Formats: sequence, C-alpha cells, structure tokens
Amino acid sequence: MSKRIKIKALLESNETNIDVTVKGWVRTFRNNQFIALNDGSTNNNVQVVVDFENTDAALLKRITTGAALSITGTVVESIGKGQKIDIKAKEIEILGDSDPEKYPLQPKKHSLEFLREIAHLRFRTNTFGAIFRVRNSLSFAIHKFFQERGFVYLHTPVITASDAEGAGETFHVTNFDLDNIPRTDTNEIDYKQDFFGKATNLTVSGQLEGELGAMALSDIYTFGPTFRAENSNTTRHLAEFWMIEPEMAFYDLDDNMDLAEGLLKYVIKYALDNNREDIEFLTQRLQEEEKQKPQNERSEMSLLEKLQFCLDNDFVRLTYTEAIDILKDSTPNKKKKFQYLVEGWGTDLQSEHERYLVEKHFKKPVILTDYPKEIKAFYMRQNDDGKTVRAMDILFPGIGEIVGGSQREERLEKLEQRMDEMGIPKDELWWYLDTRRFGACPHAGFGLGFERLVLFVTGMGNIRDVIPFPRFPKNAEF
RNA sequence: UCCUGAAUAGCUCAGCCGGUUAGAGCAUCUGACUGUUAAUCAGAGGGUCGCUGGUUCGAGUCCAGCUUCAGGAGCCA
Repeated sequence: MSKRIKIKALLESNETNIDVTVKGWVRTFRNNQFIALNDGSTNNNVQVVVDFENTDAALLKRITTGAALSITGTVVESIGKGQKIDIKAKEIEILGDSDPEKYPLQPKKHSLEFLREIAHLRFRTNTFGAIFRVRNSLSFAIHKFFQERGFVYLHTPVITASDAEGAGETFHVTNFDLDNIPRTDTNEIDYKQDFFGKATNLTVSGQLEGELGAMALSDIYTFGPTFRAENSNTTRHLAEFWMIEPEMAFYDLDDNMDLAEGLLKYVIKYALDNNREDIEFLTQRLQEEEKQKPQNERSEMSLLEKLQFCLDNDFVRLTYTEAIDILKDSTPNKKKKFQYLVEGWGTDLQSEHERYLVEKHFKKPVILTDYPKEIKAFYMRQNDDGKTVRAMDILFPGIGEIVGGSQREERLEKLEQRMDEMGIPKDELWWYLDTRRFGACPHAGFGLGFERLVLFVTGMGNIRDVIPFPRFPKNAEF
C-alpha cells in the first residue's frame, strides 16, 4: 500500500498514473460508483471511481455518507466534467461504518441552527470546514504578526482573585461542596476555607496582568480564553471567547491605533493569501444567503471585496465628540429614525449609531477615540480637558466593536483618584498600582475579540458559528 | 434580562374560519438503471403536532404558563 496523501496535496499535484492512498469521510456515494471523499484538508473532494461490477456487494453497501474509508488506487484524468482527476479504486477498506438511518448529515443544505445542535458533526460540512481552517489561519497569523515584531507571548492566569476590573459578571471558581458551603459566624460564605483561601473567578480580561509584563518586557500579548457570565443572547456575544490583548510600554494612543490597524490588516491579508479557496467558498455561501433577503438589506460588496476594501483603505479616525456632531446632524437623527435620538454630549453610543457611522456615513472601519471618562474604565489615561479619556474603539461593519483599547493612566495620583471616584478597591489592586509607583511610563494596549474577527473574515452572521463549541446562556453541550 | 417571532416526519416546510384517517420535497429502505456531480426513475416505511394545564361536543389550530430556538436591544470583545 502506498503512503497516504492528503486530498489537498493530491488535487494540487498534476501527476497521473501513480498509485496513491487517500483516507477520509464519504460526502456522497453516487450511482453506486462515485465516492466523493473529503479529509478536511480542503473543501474539495476527490472523486473515487469504484468498479462496482467487480466489487463485493456487501462492501458497496457499507460505503455510506459519513463512513471513514481508506482507498488505494490509480490517479487518472477524469472523464467527467466536475473534476480534473479521479482515483480508480483498487482497494477499499471501511475504517468506520456510518449507519445511514441514523447519520444526521445528508448531502443537502442544512440550516445553521440545525448544525449548531450537532456541533460535534458540523465540522464535516463545507461551510464549517472552511470556517475552522480560516480560524486556524487567523490564529497563526496573529502569533506571526507579534512574533515578527518582538512581542513576548505572555500567559496570563485564567483564574483570578479580583473582580475589580469591572468588565462584567464573572463565573465563580470554587471546590466547595455546593450543598454544604462553609459559613462564618455572621452567615457569610467563608471563602477562607475555599481552595484559594479567597473568592476567585474565571478571568474577564488579562489586561491588568498584561500591563505588569509590559512594564519589564516592553511589548507583550496574550491570546487565550476569557469568560463573561453576562446573560447575553446575541449574535456577537459568548460566555467563553478568545481574546488577544497586546500591551506596549512607551506607546501612546496613536501608536496603539497604528498597531491595531496594522494587526487587523496583516491577519486579513494572511487569510486571503493562505485560505483563498475557503474564503471564495464563504463568499459564495453569503451570496446565496443574501438572495433570500430583500434587495435593500443585501450588502453592496461581496465578502471578498469587503476584505480587500478593508486592506486598501485607511481606517477613519475621529473623536467621540466629532462623532456626536456627525450623528446629531445625520438624516436619521433629524427625521427621528433612530430609536435613541442623539441629543447631547456624554451618553454612550447605541449600536444603531455605531452602525450608521460605519455602514452609512464612512462606509469603512472607524476608530473612535477620546470618549467621556464616565462611560469608560478606570485605567484609561485622562485627557487635559478633564472630561475625556484616551480610549479607542475600532468599529467594523456588521460586527460593531471589534477592538477596545486605550492609553493607560500611568500617573499614580490620577489613577487613584479615578479609582476612588468609581469605587474600585485600591487595596485589592496593590500590585497593579505598584507599576505606577516603580518606573511608571506611558503605555497602551487593546483587546481584540478573536471570534468577532473570525466573523468578519468568514462573513458569518452568528458568533456561535465561528467557535467550535460555543458556550452561551443555557448551553454548554459538547 | 427586555422586545418580536418560531417550535408539525431524520432535514426543510405546508396545514385556511376549531371538524373524518395530519401532507409535500429531500433523506432512509426495496427494486431498476449504471460516467455520476445534492445522479435519475418506480414503490415502501416513517408523526406523543415542544411541555403542562385550560376553553370546547371536538384542539396541530384558540387561551395561559413553562422550555428551547431565531432576530433585535442592553452588557461588551
């Protein structure tokens, strides 16, 4: 038996009249004669031609959708139209049967909702094969980008003791017997008896620890899972998601924005260069999906065009104050089409406002900066106007906020004052404040939501479809 | 969590104003055909109409509650 070759490599080589072994799963078996075999290396199947008249009927019956096969045969030019080459099978081994009465995937279109219920099998579809190969590339490209720039990949803890960051509801971490939780004399939960001797939770952000690393290593990034116990039921939120959080010493907000924009363009280009076929497939998929929609809801650009456009154009940079002025003067605001009318300075922007700026007004990615301090986190550097902080959010069409970042407040008094105002316990964050006591310097960083990036690059609409096993309220299956 | 909508065969869906035995396409099975491209043709099997309760002579259909899902909003990445 010849050495196994991956289907991607086989289809890319132009050799014929050689013997090869391929292993994979049956997508369809047509006419008792043609096996479409897929091994996940590419969306394209290889067509295996079976000499059914000289093959054991019992074996033929076991070639069913989903079955795992090992096939050895000769590569020949295909007589049919759909493909360049066929494999004329000499030897077919069934590695794993797949009962057609029970196997839920059929050679037909399935709804994304249905596939979400069988997430353990959805990898075997064209759409999800493409998505997860693209996800893999993006993940690799992120490391590549940072490594080429001398950043240190820092593993910040998944379990943390402080809930001081205010980045949302947390999941508790404990090894208490939940039916018998130790209590103090005053009937409060006695965390001293818990595993860590204090209340702990899953991290909502590695930023604060990341800053500690940057204050010695200069440039670091984290890339790991993050957890939010928010009861969010949207196409853009997960309870467990992956986030990239770079943190750079001696960066100001402009350096920060340059890095973020550079990173996004780099990884999108990497995916376009290395996953062309998958992105072309996803572009087609999106086009088919949009055919169902009314004309005015369809996007002007195809997925491929949208990604290329993103590479070819600078992101628009403007301040929160400028954005408010644009929104106040906008047609939907004047005609009262917004559900929340923009009247004054100081309130947070609603999704509809962000979408207007990105999708209607500028029609390209937008970086908003210098938000009112009241609507942003305590650690962001205060501007001299006393009203705004050096924050930046990158807004993408169809996704909304994909990056949130800021220049950090490095001045101890200013930081402590802000923590007092916002009720952040300084004693719990003594270690964070130490970086402002010893060798403080200007620095900045941001958080990039990885799944939101994958959403954008794959053109998918629901974040639950771009992570292998999504965790969200009322669902932790698989 | 809030708003809107949905839940009928393995999948996608139809089922009108409450009325006999709940339908279609695809999938599956059986047979035919054999260079197909989600093969084709003929036939067959397949249902606790999401759950609980209510109204009614009678409920897939009307009402209430619950569960889950989808889309939008909030929280955010």
